[in-house]
Amino acid sequence: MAEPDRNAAKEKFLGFLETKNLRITAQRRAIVDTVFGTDQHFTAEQLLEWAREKDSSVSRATVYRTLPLLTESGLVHEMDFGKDYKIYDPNYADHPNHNHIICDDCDKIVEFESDRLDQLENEISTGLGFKVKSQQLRINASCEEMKRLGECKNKGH
Amino acid sequence: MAEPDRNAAKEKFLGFLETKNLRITAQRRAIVDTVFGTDQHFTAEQLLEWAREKDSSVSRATVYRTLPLLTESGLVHEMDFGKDYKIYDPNYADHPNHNHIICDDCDKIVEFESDRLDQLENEISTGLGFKVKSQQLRINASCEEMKRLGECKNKGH
DNA sequence: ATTGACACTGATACTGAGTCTCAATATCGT
DNA sequence: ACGATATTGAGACTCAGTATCAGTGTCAAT
Repeated sequence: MAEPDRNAAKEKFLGFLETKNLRITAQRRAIVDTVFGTDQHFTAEQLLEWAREKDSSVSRATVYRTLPLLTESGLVHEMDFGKDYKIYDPNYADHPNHNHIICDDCDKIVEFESDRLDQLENEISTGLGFKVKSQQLRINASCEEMKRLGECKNKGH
Repeated sequence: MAEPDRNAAKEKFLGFLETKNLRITAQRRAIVDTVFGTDQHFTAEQLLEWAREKDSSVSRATVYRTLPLLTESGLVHEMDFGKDYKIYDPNYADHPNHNHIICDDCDKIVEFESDRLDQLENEISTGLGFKVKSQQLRINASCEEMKRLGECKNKGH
């Protein structure tokens, strides 16, 4: 089910490169195949490792050079959770306005969408004289506390 | 008007140190006086510079060691806007649930509070099985676009 | 006031994510 | 095939933040 979307995203990105007069190289192919071959969030370093399994010649520099292109294309989303590395979401085009809850106890990241939230954010921003370009709501939470209360709805951690 | 709150915050922090059996040193005084002597957001490096004006012996290490104490006390708020440095807000106790809009054009940071937003966030988190510990909504926006439309309500930039 | 346990200090070495440089190489329209 | 130029890997570099360590300051008990 994820496969067709992934391939579509890959094709879109190759088209994006073309419109910018950028070239499709073996290393970029390895990186792009990796990115759109997973549903998982990943770090730059993880991407390097995975891409090297497909093409061992891929360098750290090329990964860091390709990542901004991926985010610029709108197909991958860059996120910053206050750690000292960034996290990338290859599934962005499918759910462009999602937010995250990070559990401080187990590091699990749960995504959610809320039209009411999006609407409220737009309302507030416009009221303050800004035009929203992107928004990122990060909720740091505890599932331990809910587990203690026997109310945790998150299985598997 | 800001002065009394600042002094109260300073006293609270000194009390916090005491309860943790931590000592009140000349360097910490300089740092604390600096932090609660401004309303501005600041970076660790700025704090070092300012504190050194009060006590030139303050070292970078001590600033970085004191900052976690300040945030742990709940009087200062650490924020990460996706830049490669963190930003601290010394005025946290006065408005603990505020959010930020960052203008991508002029780097201006505008704070805002919204009970409706807080309530919605709690609702969603609880529904997903988490207990909210902190939340941070970052909206990246453009005031240029609003200025172009003649609708920008932010004076001074 | 002296003692002593230990919290605290500055200097500095270090870490680790991300960036920059540069000479060599690959791509792709012609 | 050619050639303009985008791209490459290696490794030096940057910079915020952390760790180490020997020396110093604080404060409660004496």
